[in-house]
Amino acid sequence: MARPKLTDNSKPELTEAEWAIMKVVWENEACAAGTVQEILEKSKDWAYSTVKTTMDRMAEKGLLEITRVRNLQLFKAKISEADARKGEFRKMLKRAFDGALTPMMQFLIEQEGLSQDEIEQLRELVDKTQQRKKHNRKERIK
Amino acid sequence: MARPKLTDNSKPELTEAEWAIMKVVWENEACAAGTVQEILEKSKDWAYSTVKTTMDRMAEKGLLEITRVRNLQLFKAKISEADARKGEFRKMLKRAFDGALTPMMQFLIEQEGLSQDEIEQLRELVDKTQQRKKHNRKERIK
DNA sequence: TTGACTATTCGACATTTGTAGAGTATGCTC
DNA sequence: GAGCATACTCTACAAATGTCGAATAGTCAA
Repeated sequence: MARPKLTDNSKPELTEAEWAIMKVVWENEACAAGTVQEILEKSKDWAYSTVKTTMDRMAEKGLLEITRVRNLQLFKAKISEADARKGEFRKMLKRAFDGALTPMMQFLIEQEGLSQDEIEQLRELVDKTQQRKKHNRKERIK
Repeated sequence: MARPKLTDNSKPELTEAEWAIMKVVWENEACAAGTVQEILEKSKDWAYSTVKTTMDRMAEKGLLEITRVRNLQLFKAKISEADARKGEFRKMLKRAFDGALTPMMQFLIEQEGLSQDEIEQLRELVDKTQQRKKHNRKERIK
């Protein structure tokens, strides 16, 4: 029942605590557990051993990688933030919208109550993307 | 450390198994555990007691409500699908995008590789919404 | 009333996640 | 070399989640 070690192409799933730690590691690539603990101290009231244990487990799962420098362990991320985001997003999409994007969008716009501003932003984003795609297509054809 | 019983206004968070069960309950409002188990049999290989135990726990959490009819228990959803979706969406947004919608959209469009079609759909959706919003505003002003 | 069925109740066990203290090793400073 | 501060290791424990089987109890037909 052990979770696959991310050797497959599936996107990772992080727990709440793992997200918090990952964010720090991404920002401070190759950092020690103590550093992470200190940085998180402001928001999380975690003991050093709590952070360390969690990070060790993350290394076991293949989320982090440990490098030794003398008597110090440095942690690096084994997965990118983009992949983690993708994983989180897909999990949500699968669970709550049967994996279908359009219904999710519909829901988002209708139920989540986007503000006029947010909708405007969204529209611009879509515009730009569409422009870019069309352009790319022409390039390819040319 | 017990999770709040949803008496507060927070959106619920469902686990994987809970989502599966919830979906069946929403579709067959007021149904017995056995029914749920049978329906899920195609996709999940769960014993009756597995389903029942999970549903009982869900009732304790306030996700389901039990009604007795003779020696039969009927379960009804205490939370709407919309709320569950909202909860799941927000959790994802908070974890992976610090709660900010626009970055998420950006990510979605750029990284998740929406197809031309999907973008077109999205644009239409945005258009309609914007139209509606403007219209509503006029109505209100009028 | 006795089966045959169904549904319910209970207790149980493994795994994952959150959380941390106690002990141990290592290296620096005086 | 003794003392201190760090960092690491190990072990532990509670709660949540996934999973069930065994024992019970209620219902209805023969």
